[in-house]
Amino acid sequence: MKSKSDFFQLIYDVVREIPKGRVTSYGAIGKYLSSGKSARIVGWAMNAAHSQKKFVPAHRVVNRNGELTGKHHFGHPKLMQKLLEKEGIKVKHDKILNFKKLFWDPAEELKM
DNA sequence: TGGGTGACCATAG
DNA sequence: ACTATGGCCACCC
Repeated sequence: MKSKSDFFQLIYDVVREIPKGRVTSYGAIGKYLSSGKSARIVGWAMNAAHSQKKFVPAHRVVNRNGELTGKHHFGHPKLMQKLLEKEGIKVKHDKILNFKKLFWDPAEELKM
Protein backbone atom coordinates (compact mmCIF):
# COMPACT_ATOMS: atom_id res chain seq x y z
CA MET A 1 0.00 0.00 0.00
CA LYS A 2 2.21 2.75 -1.27
CA SER A 3 -0.64 5.01 -2.30
CA LYS A 4 -4.35 5.08 -2.06
CA SER A 5 -4.64 4.86 -5.82
CA ASP A 6 -1.82 2.97 -7.49
CA PHE A 7 -3.71 2.64 -10.74
CA PHE A 8 -4.00 6.37 -11.10
CA GLN A 9 -0.30 6.90 -10.53
CA LEU A 10 0.56 4.23 -13.05
CA ILE A 11 -1.73 5.81 -15.57
CA TYR A 12 -0.24 9.25 -15.02
CA ASP A 13 3.23 7.79 -15.43
CA VAL A 14 2.35 6.30 -18.79
CA VAL A 15 0.66 9.47 -19.97
CA ARG A 16 3.76 11.49 -19.15
CA GLU A 17 5.75 9.10 -21.33
CA ILE A 18 3.71 10.01 -24.38
CA PRO A 19 6.06 11.79 -26.82
CA LYS A 20 5.20 15.28 -27.92
CA GLY A 21 3.18 15.29 -31.09
CA ARG A 22 1.80 11.83 -30.42
CA VAL A 23 -1.46 10.59 -28.97
CA THR A 24 -2.89 7.43 -27.49
CA SER A 25 -6.20 6.08 -26.35
CA TYR A 26 -7.70 5.28 -22.97
CA GLY A 27 -8.11 1.67 -23.94
CA ALA A 28 -4.47 1.35 -25.01
CA ILE A 29 -3.27 2.59 -21.64
CA GLY A 30 -5.66 0.36 -19.77
CA LYS A 31 -4.56 -2.58 -21.81
CA TYR A 32 -0.89 -1.84 -21.28
CA LEU A 33 -1.23 -1.53 -17.52
CA SER A 34 -3.26 -4.66 -17.11
CA SER A 35 -4.47 -6.42 -20.22
CA GLY A 36 -8.10 -5.53 -20.23
CA LYS A 37 -8.51 -3.01 -17.43
CA SER A 38 -11.53 -1.05 -18.40
CA ALA A 39 -10.71 2.08 -20.31
CA ARG A 40 -13.15 3.84 -18.02
CA ILE A 41 -10.62 3.62 -15.25
CA VAL A 42 -8.18 5.58 -17.38
CA GLY A 43 -10.78 8.23 -18.10
CA TRP A 44 -11.59 8.37 -14.43
CA ALA A 45 -7.93 8.86 -13.63
CA MET A 46 -7.73 11.71 -16.12
CA ASN A 47 -10.59 13.33 -14.29
CA ALA A 48 -8.40 13.33 -11.20
CA ALA A 49 -5.23 14.19 -13.12
CA HIS A 50 -6.30 17.77 -12.79
CA SER A 51 -5.52 17.56 -9.08
CA GLN A 52 -2.07 16.08 -9.51
CA LYS A 53 0.95 18.10 -8.56
CA LYS A 54 2.83 17.10 -11.69
CA PHE A 55 1.51 18.08 -15.06
CA VAL A 56 -0.27 15.33 -16.96
CA PRO A 57 -0.58 15.78 -20.74
CA ALA A 58 -4.14 14.51 -20.76
CA HIS A 59 -4.69 16.29 -24.07
CA ARG A 60 -2.55 13.57 -25.67
CA VAL A 61 -5.07 11.00 -24.56
CA VAL A 62 -8.21 10.58 -26.62
CA ASN A 63 -10.72 7.85 -27.21
CA ARG A 64 -10.18 5.02 -29.69
CA ASN A 65 -11.90 7.04 -32.40
CA GLY A 66 -9.44 9.91 -32.08
CA GLU A 67 -12.10 12.28 -30.80
CA LEU A 68 -11.41 14.90 -28.16
CA THR A 69 -14.06 13.57 -25.84
CA GLY A 70 -12.51 15.09 -22.75
CA LYS A 71 -12.03 18.60 -24.04
CA HIS A 72 -14.62 19.95 -21.66
CA HIS A 73 -12.47 18.96 -18.70
CA PHE A 74 -9.55 21.22 -19.53
CA GLY A 75 -11.18 24.30 -18.14
CA HIS A 76 -12.17 25.39 -21.61
CA PRO A 77 -13.48 23.35 -24.57
CA LYS A 78 -10.95 24.79 -27.01
CA LEU A 79 -7.95 24.36 -24.77
CA MET A 80 -7.40 20.70 -25.57
CA GLN A 81 -7.41 21.29 -29.30
CA LYS A 82 -5.16 24.27 -28.80
CA LEU A 83 -2.61 22.20 -26.91
CA LEU A 84 -2.66 19.48 -29.57
CA GLU A 85 -2.22 21.91 -32.44
CA LYS A 86 0.58 23.53 -30.49
CA GLU A 87 2.39 20.20 -30.63
CA GLY A 88 1.87 19.86 -34.35
CA ILE A 89 -1.23 17.69 -34.19
CA LYS A 90 -3.98 18.67 -36.61
CA VAL A 91 -7.47 18.67 -35.18
CA LYS A 92 -10.66 19.07 -37.17
CA HIS A 93 -14.17 18.94 -35.80
CA ASP A 94 -12.86 17.68 -32.46
CA LYS A 95 -11.14 14.78 -34.19
CA ILE A 96 -7.45 14.15 -34.68
CA LEU A 97 -6.28 13.98 -38.27
CA ASN A 98 -3.92 11.12 -39.12
CA PHE A 99 -4.83 9.66 -35.75
CA LYS A 100 -3.76 6.26 -36.95
CA LYS A 101 -0.32 7.60 -37.79
CA LEU A 102 0.06 9.68 -34.64
CA PHE A 103 -1.18 6.89 -32.43
CA TRP A 104 1.34 5.96 -29.77
CA ASP A 105 0.73 2.55 -28.27
CA PRO A 106 2.44 2.05 -24.87
CA ALA A 107 2.10 -1.70 -25.30
CA GLU A 108 4.34 -1.42 -28.36
CA GLU A 109 6.63 1.44 -27.37
CA LEU A 110 7.16 0.54 -23.73
CA LYS A 111 7.19 -3.19 -24.20
CA MET A 112 10.25 -5.09 -23.09
C1' DT B 1 -21.80 -4.32 1.09
C1' DG B 2 -24.18 -2.14 -2.37
C1' DG B 3 -25.53 1.46 -5.56
C1' DG B 4 -24.39 5.31 -8.63
C1' DT B 5 -21.11 7.34 -11.75
C1' DG B 6 -17.92 7.77 -15.69
C1' DA B 7 -12.73 12.10 -20.26
C1' DC B 8 -14.56 4.07 -22.68
C1' DC B 9 -15.22 0.07 -25.91
C1' DA B 10 -17.84 -3.08 -28.87
C1' DT B 11 -21.77 -4.39 -31.28
C1' DA B 12 -26.36 -3.82 -33.39
C1' DG B 13 -29.90 -1.47 -36.06
C1' DA C 1 -24.02 9.97 -39.03
C1' DC C 2 -27.03 8.64 -34.89
C1' DT C 3 -29.07 6.19 -30.63
C1' DA C 4 -29.42 2.07 -27.78
C1' DT C 5 -27.57 -1.67 -25.09
C1' DG C 6 -24.25 -4.51 -22.48
C1' DG C 7 -19.84 -4.97 -20.44
C1' DC C 8 -16.11 -3.23 -18.08
C1' DC C 9 -14.07 -1.96 -13.19
C1' DA C 10 -12.05 1.72 -9.86
C1' DC C 11 -13.76 5.46 -7.39
C1' DC C 12 -16.92 7.70 -3.89
C1' DC C 13 -20.73 7.73 -0.54
